[in-house]
Amino acid sequence: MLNSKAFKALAHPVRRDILKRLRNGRLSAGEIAEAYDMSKPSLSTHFAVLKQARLIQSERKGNHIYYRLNVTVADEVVSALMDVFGTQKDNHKEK
Amino acid sequence: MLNSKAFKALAHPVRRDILKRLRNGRLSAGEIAEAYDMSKPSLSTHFAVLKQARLIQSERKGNHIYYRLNVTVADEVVSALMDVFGTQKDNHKEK
DNA sequence: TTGCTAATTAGATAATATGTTAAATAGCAA
DNA sequence: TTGCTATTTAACATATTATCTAATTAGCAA
Repeated sequence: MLNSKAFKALAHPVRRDILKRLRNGRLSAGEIAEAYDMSKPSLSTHFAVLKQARLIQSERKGNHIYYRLNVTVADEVVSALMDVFGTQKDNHKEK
Repeated sequence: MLNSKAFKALAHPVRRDILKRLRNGRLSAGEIAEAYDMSKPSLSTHFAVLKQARLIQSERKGNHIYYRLNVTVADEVVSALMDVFGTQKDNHKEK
């Protein structure tokens, strides 16, 4: 299942936090790493997990690598979770 | 965080599947176990993980133990996930 | 090329998760 | 009590995940 990796990726609090930081646009690996008291290779591993799950996408610009949220997959995962719980899905995009 | 355990619990496909089975009402441990090609102790461990995450609740009735979805926590987790992704939240309960 | 910065990959290790079989617990009924 | 059923807990093996330091790759500029 496509979503199986995504759910695993979401299991780690640091990875969920990284995704939150990407809600408002792209950030470089370094910009993200600054926020954590953790080695860069460890963060890099988290990026790789998120990328494998297709929750984020990367783009190199010079010698920075920018990450951004993959909104399409994010929406799919929300839907999948709602399906797990049988949550009522709502068509409106309001408020 | 309360939801951290829930996200971890959701990382395993069997556990997500168990939750789906509970969407339409309670089931006994044995009824659930029938559906999987896995030992009962393994399933029991999965129940324990879901219970610790408060995603399910249990109730003994005779010598059966019934599990049911904790809808309140399920809703909280959906909201938490939407928060992670910055998903637009919708107030309507329609369709 | 050399040097600098940004980031990843490699390799080791510790911690956590998953699954098994065997044993224990709990309820019910003869 | 004894025996039967349902389920969990214990003990343990193995697989996966998380983290670190050290090494490597990639881009850019003098």
